[in-house]
Amino acid sequence: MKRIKYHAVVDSGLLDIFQTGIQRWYRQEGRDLPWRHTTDPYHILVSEILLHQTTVKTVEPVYRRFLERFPTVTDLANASLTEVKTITDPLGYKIRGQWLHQIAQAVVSQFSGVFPRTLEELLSLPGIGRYTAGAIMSFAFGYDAPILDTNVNRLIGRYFAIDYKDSSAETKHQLWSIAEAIVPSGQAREFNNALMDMGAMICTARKPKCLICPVAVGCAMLAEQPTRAAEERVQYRLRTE
DNA sequence: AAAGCGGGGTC
DNA sequence: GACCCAGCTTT
Repeated sequence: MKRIKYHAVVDSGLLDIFQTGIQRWYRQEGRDLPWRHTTDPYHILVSEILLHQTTVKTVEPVYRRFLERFPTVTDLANASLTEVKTITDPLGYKIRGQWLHQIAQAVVSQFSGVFPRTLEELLSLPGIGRYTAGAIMSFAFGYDAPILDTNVNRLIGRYFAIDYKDSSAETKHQLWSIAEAIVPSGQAREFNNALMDMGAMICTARKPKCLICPVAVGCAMLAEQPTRAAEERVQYRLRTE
């Protein structure tokens, strides 16, 4: 079965500015966060689920508490749902405690305690969508997998002149396609972290800090002719797979 | 495509 | 009071 899809081809000059600027900035200004000291997929999973629509500052203490109480995926699988929820419910979106519990039990029973290493398998687990699957693939396993969270969505949308608030399938596909196209080979772990820090610290939702932005020179938001910018920045070409 | 889930923070 | 936060599932 042959499927036809479009994939993004980004202007090489703009891509170089973007990748180089962001990586250099990240090595200097990037945040030091607890889940960046590990590549354990279980730890990455816990951090990502807790971070759904929840600020880093709020999650940090809960993340530490959670892993202190449930150090391994087996510990979590054997725990009671009630105790799990005691830790996670105060964050809101209370279904997340159940998701983590179910995922842990699935990893133990269906995957023999070995964390799945493919997007397809990860996506089959409750509470793991396209973003979280990409995060585990890149942060835990180091694969060249793209991510698109609210930070990256906004950053890429602004830089490449895409209406990132539009929820249509076409727009979402374009943004994912760009997120995939810009990952530097073999460097997804660092690059994806850099993208999120840029979105969280520079390209913020309100009052973005364009004056100190390392990629402002290439950004469509600051371009002189924004209406023409889009088609000159990214092309979409057919791909058969 | 849009609603629902949610506590906590900012402006 | 409106908007935002390392999203996902259901309708």
